[in-house]
Amino acid sequence: MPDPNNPDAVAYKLPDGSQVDLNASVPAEGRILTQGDDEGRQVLRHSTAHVLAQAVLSLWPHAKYAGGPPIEDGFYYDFDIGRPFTPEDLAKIEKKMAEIVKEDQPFSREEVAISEAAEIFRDQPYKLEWINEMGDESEEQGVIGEKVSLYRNADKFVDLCRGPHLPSTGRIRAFKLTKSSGAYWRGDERRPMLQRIYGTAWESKEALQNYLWRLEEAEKRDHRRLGPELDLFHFPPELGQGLVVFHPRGALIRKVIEDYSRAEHEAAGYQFVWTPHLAKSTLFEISGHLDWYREGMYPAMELEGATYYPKPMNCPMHMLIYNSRTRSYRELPLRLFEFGTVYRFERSGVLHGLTRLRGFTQDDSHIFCTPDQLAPELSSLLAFVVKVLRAFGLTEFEAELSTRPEKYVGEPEEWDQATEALRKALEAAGIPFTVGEGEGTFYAPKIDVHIRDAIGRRWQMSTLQVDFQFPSRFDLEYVGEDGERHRPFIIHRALFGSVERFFAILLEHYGGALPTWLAPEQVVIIPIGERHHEYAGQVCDRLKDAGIRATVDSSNQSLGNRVRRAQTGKIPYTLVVGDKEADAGSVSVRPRRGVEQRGVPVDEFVDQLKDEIKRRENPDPGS
RNA sequence: GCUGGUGUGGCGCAACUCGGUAGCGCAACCGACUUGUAAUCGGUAGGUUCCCGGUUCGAAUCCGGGCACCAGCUCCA
Repeated sequence: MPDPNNPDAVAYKLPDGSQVDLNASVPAEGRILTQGDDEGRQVLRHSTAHVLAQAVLSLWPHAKYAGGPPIEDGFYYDFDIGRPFTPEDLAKIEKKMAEIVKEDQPFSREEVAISEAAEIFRDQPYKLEWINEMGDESEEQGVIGEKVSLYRNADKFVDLCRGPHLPSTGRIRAFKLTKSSGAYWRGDERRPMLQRIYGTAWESKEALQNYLWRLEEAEKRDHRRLGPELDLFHFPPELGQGLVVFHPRGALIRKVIEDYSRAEHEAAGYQFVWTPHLAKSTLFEISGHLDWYREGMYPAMELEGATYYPKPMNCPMHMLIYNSRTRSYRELPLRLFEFGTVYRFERSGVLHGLTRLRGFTQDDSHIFCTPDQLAPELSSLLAFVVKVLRAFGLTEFEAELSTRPEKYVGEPEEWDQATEALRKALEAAGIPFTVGEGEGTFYAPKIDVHIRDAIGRRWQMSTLQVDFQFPSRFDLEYVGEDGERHRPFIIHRALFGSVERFFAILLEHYGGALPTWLAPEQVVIIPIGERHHEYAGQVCDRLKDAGIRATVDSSNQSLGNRVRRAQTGKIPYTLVVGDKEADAGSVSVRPRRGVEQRGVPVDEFVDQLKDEIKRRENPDPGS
C-alpha cells in the first residue's frame, strides 16, 4: 500500500492482482517506480534470480556468484563453479528452486556498512570487486551513503541488492530455466568467462505457457528455416561464412522490394548512382576507414603496385561523385541513392542468417544540403522512411535519438543544431522516442528507427545520421548565393538498413506468408482432371497477361495433395477448375486464409487481384 | 574471437551410452489411378555418416585436429 507519508510511493501491483508492499522493502528515501505490469514483473524476475543463486549455492557450496538482473522476458545470474553447467545441472537447479519457492521464505532488507559487507562476502571475489568500488556512485548495487543494502531470504541466502523484492519466495508462481552459456565478467572479453544461467518467470502458469508459445512461434518463423523451405535462398558452404545466394523465388521477392523502393526514391527526388565493389587503399585512407575500421574490412589485394580493398561502405564513393565538379546551392539538397553491396569481415560468432552477413546490400543514400535545409530535409526524410516501411505492413515504430558522445569531431554548435533538427523531425513525425545521451557515433548524432513485428519483437531498421566526418575529410563544398564557398551538411541514411536483413524481417513478420504483391508465386491453378488442363492453361494465360505471377499444377497428384502443397507453399490464391468452372468461365477461389468462394467469374477474379496487387494490400500478419 | 552444444541421402530424424556390413518418414524418379478443396496406391533410385588423422581385427559410434552450423557473450564504424 502507498506510504501515507510519501504520496509518490506506490505499491507494486503484480499482474495477478496481488501487491508488493514497498514499505516493507524500500526505505522512505528509496526509489519510487511507477505502478504497472512491467515493474511488477521486474520485481518477480529479480526475486527469481535470487532464488536461482540460492539454489546454485546450495548445490555447489563453493560456487562464486557474480550478479543477476531481470531482463526482457526473464532474468539471468552469472556463476563460477569451475566448469560449465549441463542440462542435467539445470534440471537439478530448477528442482531445488521449486523447493525454495514452496518453503515460502520471506525476503528481508537490511543496510550494513560497506566494511561489514566486505566481511560477509569475504569468500566471494566478484561481490568484493563491486563492494570495493562502492562509495562511488554505484547505486545500482544498493549503496546508500556509507552503507549498502542487502537482501536475505530466511537467513539461507544473502545478496548485495538494491531491491525491491517480493515479500517471499512463495509469490513466485511460474518460472523455468531456459539455457546456460558463457558470459564475460562485467561484459569485458578480456575478463574471465563466467557461466550464465538464463530463466524466465511469469505471474501465472498461463503467462508462462504463452511465453513458451511465443518462443515456439518465433522458431517456426525463423527465416533461416523458411528460406530453404520455401526455396528462397541458402548459404553454400563453398562460399564461406556469411555469404548467401538467392534462388529465383527469393530473388523475385527481392526484386519487388527493390523496384518499389526505387520507384519511391525516384518520386522523392533521389538520383541513382552506381559505384564499384573495390577501391584502392587511397580512398579508405581519406575516408579514415583504414585507421579506425581496418579489422572489419576484408584484407588487401595487391595488384600492379596498388592495394585494393572490398568496400565496407558506400559513403566514400558517393563523396567522390559529389566532388566530381563544383556544386551550386541551386542543386542542393542533392540526394544520391544506391543499392550498394558492401563487404565486412564480421567476427564469425556474430553472423546470423540474413540479418548479419559478411556481404550485403545497403539501400544507401547521402543527402548533401545547406545548413538551412537540414531541418526540413530531416523532417521530410523521416516521413518518407515511415511511409515506405508502412507500405510493407510494418506499422509500429519506435525511435532512439543518440546525441554527442565524449569523443567527437565537428563543432559543438553544429552538433546541437543537428541534434535539435533530428529531435524536431521525430516530434513532427509523431514517433515515440527515447534519447540515448552520448550514444551517437563520434562523427554523427543519429536517429535509429525500430519496428515491432507481428509477434512483438523489436528490430532496428532505418538509421539517419548527420555526418560531421566526411564533409571535411573529403573537403566538400558548394558555392552559395553569396558566391562564396561553403561546407555542406551530409545526411547519411539507410532505410531498410540492408536489403537482405529487411527481407528476413519481412519473412519473419509474415511467417513466410507474404502479401500478394510480394509473393513470388501469387496464384496456382489446379485442374481437377486431365480434361481440365486446357481450361486451366487459358486461365493461367489470362492471369499472366494481367501481370499476375501464376502457374498451373497439373502433376499426377490428388486434388487434396495439390491443394495442400499450395497451402504449405504459402501461395496467396489457389484456383480449382473443373467442369463447372470450364463451362461457366469461372474459377473456384481458395485464399491462403479465409473461406473458399466458388463460381467466381475469371474477369472478376483478375480485376480484384490486380487491384489488390496495385494497392499493395498487406494482410494482418496474424500468427 | 570466446564458452558450450550439434554435424547421418535434398529435408526432418533413428542407430552413438555398451564399436560388429546405416534404417524410417517426407521429397525425387517410374508406373497405375483422373481425382471437387491440407497427404491415392505400388515400385525404383539415392549415403566416403562434415573433413583429416589416430586407437582397434573392425569406427557413424572412442580419441586428436580442422571446418560448418546453433545458443549466449563480446562486437555491429
